[in-house]
Amino acid sequence: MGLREPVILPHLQDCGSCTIRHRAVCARCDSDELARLEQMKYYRSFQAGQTVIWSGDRMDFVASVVSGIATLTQTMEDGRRQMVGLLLPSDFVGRPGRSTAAYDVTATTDLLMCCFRKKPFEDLILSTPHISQRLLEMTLDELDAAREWMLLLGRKTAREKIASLLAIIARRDVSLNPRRSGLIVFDLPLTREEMADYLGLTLETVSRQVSALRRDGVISLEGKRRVTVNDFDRLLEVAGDDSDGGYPV
Amino acid sequence: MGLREPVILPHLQDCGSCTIRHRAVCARCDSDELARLEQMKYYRSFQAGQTVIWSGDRMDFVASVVSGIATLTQTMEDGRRQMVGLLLPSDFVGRPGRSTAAYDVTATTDLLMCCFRKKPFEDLILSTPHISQRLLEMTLDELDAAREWMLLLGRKTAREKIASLLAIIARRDVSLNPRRSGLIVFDLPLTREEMADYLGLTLETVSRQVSALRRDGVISLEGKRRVTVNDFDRLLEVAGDDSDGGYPV
DNA sequence: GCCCTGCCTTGATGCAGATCAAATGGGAAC
DNA sequence: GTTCCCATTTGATCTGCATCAAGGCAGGGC
Repeated sequence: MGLREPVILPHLQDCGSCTIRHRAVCARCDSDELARLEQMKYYRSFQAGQTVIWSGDRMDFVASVVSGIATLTQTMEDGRRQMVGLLLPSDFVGRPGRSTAAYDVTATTDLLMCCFRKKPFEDLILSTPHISQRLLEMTLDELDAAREWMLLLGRKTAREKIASLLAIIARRDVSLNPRRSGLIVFDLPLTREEMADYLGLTLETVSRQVSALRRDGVISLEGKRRVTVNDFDRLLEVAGDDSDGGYPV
Repeated sequence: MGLREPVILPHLQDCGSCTIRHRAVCARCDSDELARLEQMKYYRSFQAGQTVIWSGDRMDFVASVVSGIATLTQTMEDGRRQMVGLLLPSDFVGRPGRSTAAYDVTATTDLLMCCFRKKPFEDLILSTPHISQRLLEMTLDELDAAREWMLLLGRKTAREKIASLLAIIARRDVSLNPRRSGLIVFDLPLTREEMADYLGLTLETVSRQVSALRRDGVISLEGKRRVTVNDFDRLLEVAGDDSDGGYPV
């Protein structure tokens, strides 16, 4: 599906430090590499709504999300916007070998990022193949997610789009906070407009289709943001996904 | 734009052999690695229309396109189809670390692929960091292309979509066959239906919009497939692209 | 020459979602 | 409490593209 399932390594919660180590390096730990990463890292924090970087700006760092949510969006001259990625904790942003940002990166919640200046990071990549292999895996996951999203954008109906997005968020939420009960409850991390930008819809259509899913009993709403998924299989069915709805690994 | 500009290395034409060396290895050549790749490669050819592999099938090889064009498509149970990638000569297909195909791969023209069994290829990657670095670059390019295509699918009109596709093909054609004259002429490598599957449209809409661009003088047609771009800047303008329409590198 | 087949074009109509517009409601500041 | 603000909902209408339905046309087999 469009949003990749974050790979939450089991020891993530135990480590208050920068998560890039877990995603990019820890899998094949080496204390020397870790030390070098540790040494060059620095933190940046942003408030909800703040822009991290504008498309086209010089970008002399790479980073990973420690906490909060950021979005990648593209904008046409006339203002039409399309979100092309959602950055969750442990996700990586920035492109070794490119010096300008290709997308607007915006904090949708308060955001903490762990950054590395690009040049030394690139040097580290050159000398430690583990890291580029890890980055390759992550990038391939993102590519799969982007292609899954292309199917959604090109061929799904508004109702299917909404159900797909809810299913993704629900699944991610379950993996982050394993359930006691059978019901899945979560807070939408996006406004209706942000959902629209992600799904290639207008905010009015998003609102209408969310209401329709509520009327049909697929979900329940508490306030505008808190969603209860009454029947996850039904949600997947509405989303038009394959039986498992899962992400091939 | 959606289709990445193929990186045509200058010596590509001079080498009749498998192109993966140029994309994945040659940039930082090492005769030993080349010899190992050379040793394990084998060729497979397909006729136009043939399916290379179905989504979900076991895929025990990776490959690069030597000649011809292949497509990556996803299909929903009810038959809705979305093309998510177009493979041109020198493009790579297959995913180290995954054992099943994620998409249908189909030859749209006669196709020759240079294949490597997955296991030994993965072993080679582990021992030669150059290759995973090269694969990372290629994958990042594909990711950018996929995200550009998300903007097209989510926010562009039918007319803009057609113009965008024509602009991409035209630009690729220019880079492959440098022009003598100012006019760009090429044969469409896709049927109307394939264009529709790529653009998230129906084939009727594709046909109508191509005709409209012809009526408006943006392009000329000779038969159904041969296209002349009368004014490339005008085409880019219709496509709704940024001034250069180019691909950030 | 003929017909057949696949691809493409063109026309008529319908509808999902966009657009325009107004109302609702909840939270924060006071 | 009241007011303001802004996200959201809801309603009315419009429209771009899909859908349904006929042709047209070029190439290949005979």
